[in-house]
Amino acid sequence: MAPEPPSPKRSRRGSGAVTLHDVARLAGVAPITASRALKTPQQVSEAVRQKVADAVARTGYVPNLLAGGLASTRSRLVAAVVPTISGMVFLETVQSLTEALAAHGYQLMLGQAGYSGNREDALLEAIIGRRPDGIVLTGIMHSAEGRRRLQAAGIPVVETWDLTPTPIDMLVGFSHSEVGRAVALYLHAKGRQRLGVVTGDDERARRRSAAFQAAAHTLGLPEVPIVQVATPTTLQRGRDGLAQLLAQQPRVDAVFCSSDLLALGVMTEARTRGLGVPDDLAVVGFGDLEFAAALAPSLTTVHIKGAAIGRQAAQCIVDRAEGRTVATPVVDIGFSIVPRQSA
Amino acid sequence: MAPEPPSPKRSRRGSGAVTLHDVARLAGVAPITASRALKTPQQVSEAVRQKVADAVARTGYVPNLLAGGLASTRSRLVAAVVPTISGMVFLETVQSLTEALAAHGYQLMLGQAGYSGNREDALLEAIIGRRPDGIVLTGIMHSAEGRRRLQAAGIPVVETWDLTPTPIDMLVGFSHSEVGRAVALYLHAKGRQRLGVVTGDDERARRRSAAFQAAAHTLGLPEVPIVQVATPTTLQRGRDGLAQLLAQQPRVDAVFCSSDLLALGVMTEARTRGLGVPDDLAVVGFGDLEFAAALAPSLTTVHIKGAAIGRQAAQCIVDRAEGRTVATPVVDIGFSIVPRQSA
DNA sequence: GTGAAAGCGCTAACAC
DNA sequence: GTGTTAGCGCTTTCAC
Repeated sequence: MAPEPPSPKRSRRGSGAVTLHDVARLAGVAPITASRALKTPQQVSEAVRQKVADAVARTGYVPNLLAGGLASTRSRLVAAVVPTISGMVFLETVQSLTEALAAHGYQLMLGQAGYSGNREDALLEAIIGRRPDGIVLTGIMHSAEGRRRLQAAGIPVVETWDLTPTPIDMLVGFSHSEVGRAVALYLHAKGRQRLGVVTGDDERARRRSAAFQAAAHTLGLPEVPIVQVATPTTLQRGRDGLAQLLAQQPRVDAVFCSSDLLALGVMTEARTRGLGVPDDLAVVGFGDLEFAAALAPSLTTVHIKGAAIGRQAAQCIVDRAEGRTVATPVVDIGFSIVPRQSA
Repeated sequence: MAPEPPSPKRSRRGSGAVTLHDVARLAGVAPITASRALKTPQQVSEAVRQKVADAVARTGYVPNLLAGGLASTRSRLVAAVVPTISGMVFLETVQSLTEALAAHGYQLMLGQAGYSGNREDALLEAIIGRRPDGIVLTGIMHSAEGRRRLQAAGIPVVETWDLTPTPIDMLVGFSHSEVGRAVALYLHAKGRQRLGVVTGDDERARRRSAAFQAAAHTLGLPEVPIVQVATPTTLQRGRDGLAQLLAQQPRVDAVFCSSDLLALGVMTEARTRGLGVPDDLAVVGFGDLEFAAALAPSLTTVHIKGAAIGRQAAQCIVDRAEGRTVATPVVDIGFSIVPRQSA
C-alpha cells in the first residue's frame, strides 16, 4: 500500500452526526463558507449557496447550536424562572415569551424556583452555567445573594410582574400596592363597607393585601380581616378561605382575592352557603384568566396584560442580545380593574 | 524587559468569564485536575479538592455547560414539546418533568408546537440543533416527516399522554379509546340514556369522543351528537358547546367533555338555564384538575396521573442518557373515572 | 493521583 | 467572495 498521508486518525469521539465539515466537503467549499451560506447567504455567491443547500438537503445536516454558541458566545437560549408553572397566573406570560423568542430564533429554558426560594441556588447555577443570552424572572422574590450572582454573571435580566425600586437590570411590571389600593377604592365606590381578603402567602399578594387594608383604613372603613392561604392558590383554598373569613367576620360584604382561582373558590363557597354574589357578597379576583369573564356571575377582577409582559420581556432580551440598547429598561405596564357582575 | 515567551497573544474573543483554566491556575493544578476535583472528587486527593474548592469560591466560577456539553456530547438538556402551555391539561406533567429532571442535573427546554402542527418543522430544527439528551412529546400528533427526523437524529424520545401503535421510541401514556368507552359505560350504568359530547378538536379528544359514541351505539343508546369546539378548550367554549348541543338535541341527559374546563363551562351554562346538575344533566370532564373536586357540585371526571407521567418520562430519558437500558420503554399508565356529584 | 495533547463543531478575525 | 488560522471552554484519551 502507498504510504498514507498523516491520516486524520479517526477519532474516538464525536456524536457521529453530520457536521458543517461534512457539508462543506460535499459542497466543495471551506467550512466557513458553508457556514456563511447558511447564516448570511447574502455574503456568498448564488452558486455556493446552491451547492451548500444541496449538501444540507442530502445529508440532513442540522447545525450544532451548542458548538455555535460556544464559538460565538451567544447561546440563543433564554431562561425563564417562575415559582411554579401550575400556578396558572403566569401561563400567558410564559406562552407569549416562548413564542416571541422562538420567532427570533431563541429557545426557552424553564426553571421552577418554588415559592419558598430554597432551590434558588442550584437553579441559578444550572441557569448561569448554560450561558443564556437572557434571564426572565417572573413572580419570584430573590435573595440578595441571588441578585448578586445574577449581576456578576453579566447576563441581561428582566424582572416581570412587579415594580421593584432597585431592579437588577430591566423590568416589565406594575405596582402591586397600587392594585390593592385601587380595588379598595373600587369596592368602596360600590358602597361596600365590610371588606375582607383571601390571599396566597407569597410576597406580592401580601403587598396587594396590605395596600388594600391600608386604603380601607384611610377610607374610614372597619378593620379588614386578612386570611392567608398557602401558595399556589387553588379553588379549594378559596373555599376554605371564605369559610375562615366568615368565621372571623360573619358580616363581610366584599372579598378581594389574590387570584381568580381563589375567587372562584370564594364564589363557590358563597353559593353553597346561600350567600348571593354580588348581592350579599362582592368578589374581586386577580389575573383575569379566561374563565373570569365566562363565569356566572362573571368575575370582576384585576386584568394584567400577561401576554404583553411576555412579549416585552422577549423584546428586551433580544434587543440586548443583538447589541441594541433597550429604549425603556423599566416599563410600568399597568393594570386595570374589569368591572363585571361579581362586584 | 526580558523577551517574552511566544505570548498567548491575548484573544479578541471569549466571554470574559472565569474559566476552568483560571481556577486551575489559581489552585496550582492542571485544568483537567480541576475538572476532576469538581466532577469526580473521589478521583483526586483531599488536598487538591480543597485548593480547587477555594479557587472556585474565590472566583465565583460557574462551569460553562455549553462547552462541557460540546466536549462530552451530553448536553444535559431535555426538550419538552406541548401544543400550548396555556391548555392547562399538561401543566402537572410539565411541572413534574421539570422537577424530576432538575433533580438529576438536567434542564428543560420548552417548545410550543401549536395544535395545528405547522410550526413543527422550525421547532424540530431548533430542538435537534441543541443536541438535547432527550425529547418529551406531550399531547401532540406529529407528521411522518417529523417522526423521521426525530428518529434520524438518534435522540431518545418519549411520547406521552397517548398510546400509539408504533411509538417513535419510548412511551408513557394511556388509551384514549378506552377512556371514551369507559365513560359511556359509566353513564349508561348510571341510567343515562341520551348522551352527548362537547369536545376540543384535537386528535386525541376526537378519539375519545368516537369511542364514546361507538360504545353508546353498542349499548343500544340513541345516536350521540358531538359538538366540536376549537382548541384550547375554555370555559366559554364549554358554555357555547352546551348551548349548541341543546339546540341539536334538547333532551340530552349526560354530557362528556374533553376537558375539565369545558365541563365547568357546561355546568355553568346548565345552571344559568335552570338545568340541575346532576339531576337534569350529568356532566363528566377529563383531566381531573385540582378544581374538579372542589366545585359544587363536584365534577365527575377522568383522572390522569399527569405528574406520574412527567416523572416516568424523566426517568426514561435520564436512564438512557446514563447508558442504562430502559426496562419498560412502553408504559400504559392507565386512567380512572373519579365518581363525584356531577354524574 | 495527575497531566499533556487532542479534539468536540463551530465562528471571529484577518488574510487574499 | 472565499479561505486560513486560531480559538470558544471543556473533556476524552492515553501516558506517567
